[in-house]
Amino acid sequence: MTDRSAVVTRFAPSPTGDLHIGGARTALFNLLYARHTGGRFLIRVEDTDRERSTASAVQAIFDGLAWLGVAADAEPVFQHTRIDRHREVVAELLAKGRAYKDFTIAEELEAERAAARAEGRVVRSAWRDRDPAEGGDRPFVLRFKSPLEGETLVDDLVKGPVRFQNKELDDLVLLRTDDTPTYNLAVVADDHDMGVTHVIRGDDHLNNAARQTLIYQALGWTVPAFAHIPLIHGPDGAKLSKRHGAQAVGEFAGQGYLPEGMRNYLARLGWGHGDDEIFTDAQAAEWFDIADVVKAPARLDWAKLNFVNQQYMRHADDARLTEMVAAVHQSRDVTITEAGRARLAAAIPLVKEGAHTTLELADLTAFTLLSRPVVLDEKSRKRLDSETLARLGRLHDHLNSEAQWDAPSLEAALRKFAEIEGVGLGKFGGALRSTLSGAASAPDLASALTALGKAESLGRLGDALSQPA
RNA sequence: GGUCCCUUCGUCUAUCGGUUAGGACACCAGAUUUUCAUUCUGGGAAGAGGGGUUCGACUCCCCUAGGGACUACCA
Repeated sequence: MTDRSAVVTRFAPSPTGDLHIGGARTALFNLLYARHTGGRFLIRVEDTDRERSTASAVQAIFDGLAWLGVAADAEPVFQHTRIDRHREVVAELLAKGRAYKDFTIAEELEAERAAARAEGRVVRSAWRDRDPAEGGDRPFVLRFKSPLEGETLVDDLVKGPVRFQNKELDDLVLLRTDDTPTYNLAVVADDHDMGVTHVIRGDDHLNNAARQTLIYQALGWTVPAFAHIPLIHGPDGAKLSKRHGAQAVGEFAGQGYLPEGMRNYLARLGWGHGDDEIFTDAQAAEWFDIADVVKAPARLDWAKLNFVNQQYMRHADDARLTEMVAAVHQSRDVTITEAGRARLAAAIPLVKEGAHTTLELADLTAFTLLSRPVVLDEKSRKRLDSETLARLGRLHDHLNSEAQWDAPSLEAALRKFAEIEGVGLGKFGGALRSTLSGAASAPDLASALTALGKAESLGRLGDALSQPA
């Protein structure tokens, strides 16, 4: 016998496409609530529609969840494998007189739908009260026999008590003509059998909750607690779609966001804990409560996502970032030699403070992978007049005599050189930058020199000196 | 059309009848600075509208407006 008091949550995606961030956030909330209560978090793939469900979509969802770091406490359940159980439940409903065979043909149904809409009422099948024997051997669906009177209360943990007049609730199809179960029947049966205590899902299901509640009651089952969380909208307030930049978690990964940054950002969308903005997974689990979930839909804000991700970039392990950034460079067809990789690794800790994403970090470190001689753009070339070149020649010798090749020492060396020359750093700083990184962006000079190393730095500087003016 | 949900700065949110309505991102200004960035300081910025209830409403109730979901033999 399982412990009835323990919380069991679940994420139940339908495998018809990629994992959207809305779904990812729903999964995260389910996980956090399970962690918060010491309960269990399960995953169930809602694939009763065999036509629309694809293996690649199932994989895409699992990949998305894995990347985000949202793992279930048990092997995922595939809804289509439970079809016999679903039929059994429908048979029980039929035996109890809470379901009926509906022989209505498509045209009749359509006419009834039009009539119902015109009269402002819900669709009702004529077969609700007819003798099924009259249907003969024609094809039929099995519908739930919804009560015509009274009201059904969905005591939602997020929205509060929501009342539905039963006459507004139509008779759901439970079993299709081909004897396969529909979503509304399958969720109820599966959530019950899996011992789900808290159904946390998108609020597009709030209306279904009433009808599902009726099915639970007809079966004499305990109705789980419902928590319908608002959807995530695009920056313009409209439903999130392709034109907003990204919607699948895989796209965010591709745009250089860290999974931990994504988790933090997503957790703050529709939920808050006082003034806390950046927090650990452990803190999120400790603080997360459905009672604190916001009722209104939240908009995706790229600027804030960037900020949050930047915070995580700073604390991310340098070796890991080097790995990720190297992959970005490779995807941009930049060849990375062994020496180049070392320069890249050296540059990462020096520039990562200013990067919001690994893509930006790749931009900031691109100068380390330039091949010699560094190509100068027009603006850089103009800076190198004869006076400046002469000065850079003396700087080359000055740096060559530098024994300590680290940022503090180089910083001091550059200032010393400026002092010797009797000019400000600005007099040759820009020119030196050009010889080191061309048109590519680079960090402050001391850091750039440090990342490149003595040999490469002096080599690039020398290249510029020997280039025809 | 019907049913249901939602509505605090541009955005994410705090407030759970009594606050100069707080924080964060973004934005603007200034400081730092060899580019960009970082960092620091300061600033502007909100209770959709209208009725109630109350000594007192962002907070409770009603109406309106504006968004959204559902209304499939999809999930």
